[in-house]
Amino acid sequence: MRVTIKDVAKLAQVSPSTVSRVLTDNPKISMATKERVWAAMKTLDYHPNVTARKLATNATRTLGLVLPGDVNLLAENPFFVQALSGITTYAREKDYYIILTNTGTDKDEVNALNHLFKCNLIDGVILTVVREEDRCLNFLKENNHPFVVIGRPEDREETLWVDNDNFQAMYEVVNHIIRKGYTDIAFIGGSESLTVTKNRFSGYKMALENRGLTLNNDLIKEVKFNQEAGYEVTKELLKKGGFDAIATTDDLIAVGALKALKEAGRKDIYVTGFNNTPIAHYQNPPLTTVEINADQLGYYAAKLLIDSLQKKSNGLNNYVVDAALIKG
Amino acid sequence: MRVTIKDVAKLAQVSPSTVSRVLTDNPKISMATKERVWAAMKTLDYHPNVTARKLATNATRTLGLVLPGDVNLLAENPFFVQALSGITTYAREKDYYIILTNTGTDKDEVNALNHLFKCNLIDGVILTVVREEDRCLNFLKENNHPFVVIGRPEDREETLWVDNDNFQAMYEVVNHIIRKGYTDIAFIGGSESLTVTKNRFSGYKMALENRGLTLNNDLIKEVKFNQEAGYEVTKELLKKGGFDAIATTDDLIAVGALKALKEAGRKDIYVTGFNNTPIAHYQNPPLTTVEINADQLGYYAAKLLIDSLQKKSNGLNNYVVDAALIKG
DNA sequence: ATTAATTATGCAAACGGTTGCAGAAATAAT
DNA sequence: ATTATTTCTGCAACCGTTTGCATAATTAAT
Repeated sequence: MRVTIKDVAKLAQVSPSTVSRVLTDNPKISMATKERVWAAMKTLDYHPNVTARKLATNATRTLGLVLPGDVNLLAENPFFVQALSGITTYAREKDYYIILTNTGTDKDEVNALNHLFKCNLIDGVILTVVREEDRCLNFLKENNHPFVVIGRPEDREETLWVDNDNFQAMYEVVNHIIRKGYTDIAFIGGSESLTVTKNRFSGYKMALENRGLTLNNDLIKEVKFNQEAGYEVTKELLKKGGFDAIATTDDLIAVGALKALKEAGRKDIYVTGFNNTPIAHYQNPPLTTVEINADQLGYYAAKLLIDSLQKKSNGLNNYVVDAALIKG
Repeated sequence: MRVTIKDVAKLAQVSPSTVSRVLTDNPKISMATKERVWAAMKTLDYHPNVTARKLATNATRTLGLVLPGDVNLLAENPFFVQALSGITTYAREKDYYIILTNTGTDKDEVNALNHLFKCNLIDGVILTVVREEDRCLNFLKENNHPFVVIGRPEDREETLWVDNDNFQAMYEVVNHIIRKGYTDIAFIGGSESLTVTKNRFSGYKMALENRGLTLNNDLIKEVKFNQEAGYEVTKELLKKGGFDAIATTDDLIAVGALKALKEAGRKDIYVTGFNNTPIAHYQNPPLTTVEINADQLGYYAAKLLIDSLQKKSNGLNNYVVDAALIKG
């Protein structure tokens, strides 16, 4: 039924071992037999059984990807799917496979990973969201499982990571706001425990300091990564007032903020987003935001991990992908 | 290093075969030994090697999913990621795995599938986009590879499929438009070769007929599934005029149309979308659209395929998932 | 108590590859 | 022509499961 290595061997009049060595392009095989074997493979339309190979080599050539269980988050924020696209692109270049799971709750995530590794389903994993004291991260470290994170981990020396320069990007955003003439700039960030939020906050802070503006703690808020949260917190901010612009760490939050401002008739307050989501363009006027090139983040994350698994690492343990300010 | 079935066997003082049978809950094993083996598995934290099992059983318990190569399409239309979410949810329930590829060009798609099947990487595949005379579909049929399609295939008897009742949904949309008092309703559909477009068009046609309105071929347009296309074609339509509403087959197209109308100062023309994407809500006023419950489509697609692979099919070869009119 | 029927377990081959080691074939050195 | 090298190929064990068949253990029947 299925064409196996033995069939090829028979046709090419060599042993299965030789065919195997031809497959892996072993230099010890003479050109003559290589060509004979290649011809046989071609006429039989032979495709090596990846499962058998996995078992023999104890390498799955597969990476795991754990998506957040929350569909809405996935649907609204193109980051994940863009990253996914970059990941699969590099994986395909290197003949690696991507296996996908989602999780109900956060707690499941460690279980899911444990299962994938223990059952020999994956060689490594790509984490798309990192928080401080991340359970997944700790689990992976403790068990010596290869992984790469998209986002900046605490321990930047030992782990593989890719990220934007979030500090720099937010620094530029806030500078842009200041150049536009605004001076009292509020900050609405996603969950504080996310490294990403911390870095963007630092950029915000630095920009203010460099321009001699003082930080006002009343104008600094932390919320969830969605529209409602942005809407609610902006309504709160409006009660106290004292700001003429808002820098947010996500377009969704920004859109929520805009809604609140519109309802309050405060078209004078300037708002910026982050992540260059499609919604940003549909605002009127379009939102100023930041393109983070999520597909490149995914691509380089896959590269870092796969190269390291193949011991073909070039020594770098991280890539910083350029972000671009998109003036709305 | 790795805990294998032999280690468990040794500890439980049985043979590896017995352990294997305990794993699959074979009724021939006595309760006493089952418990002994379970205990051993627990103390050793044993996880069966899925790769080895795949090789022995010649079943991968893995489904393939081929995503369109176009990142923007993926990012802007939440359909894919929602379907993906539904798919992984059911897969996880049944201990199935999902492996993902993307394609550069359409032509690659058959190659990608061929590779996945021939290399024994997957047992079946889920198609998310179906066109008439679909090459993938033909390839799968010819090679007798198990698959399910999201969308309505030509051959509805022999293949597994899930879909919304696109006819019915569009019928309701157009009825809704008519009830609002509009009478000259244009139709902008995505690519005609997509079955989805054909069905929605039929619903449009039927609604007009039932209300005694005549179909005007000048008002029927076919474009690509994106914003620009909607924008351009609407500008064209406006030149001729003769309509007071537009029914589109996708929110992206609708948003493009709205933009063109706005530029032309024609706020009087009513527009509807499809797919209930996030952008729909951010329109002002919100777009009337259709929620197609893509995650359920994914869930039932996975169910249909997995159940059939496991010979646990309930006889049905399709599910029709309810769509809901979202009045903007 | 012996045999028959039933139930529970083990043996060993198979799944389709990879790879260390040994040895054959080809080439180079004497 | 013989031996020493080098280059190429095959043998056989192994990766960690599953499963048909045989047999040991248990229970039922005589």
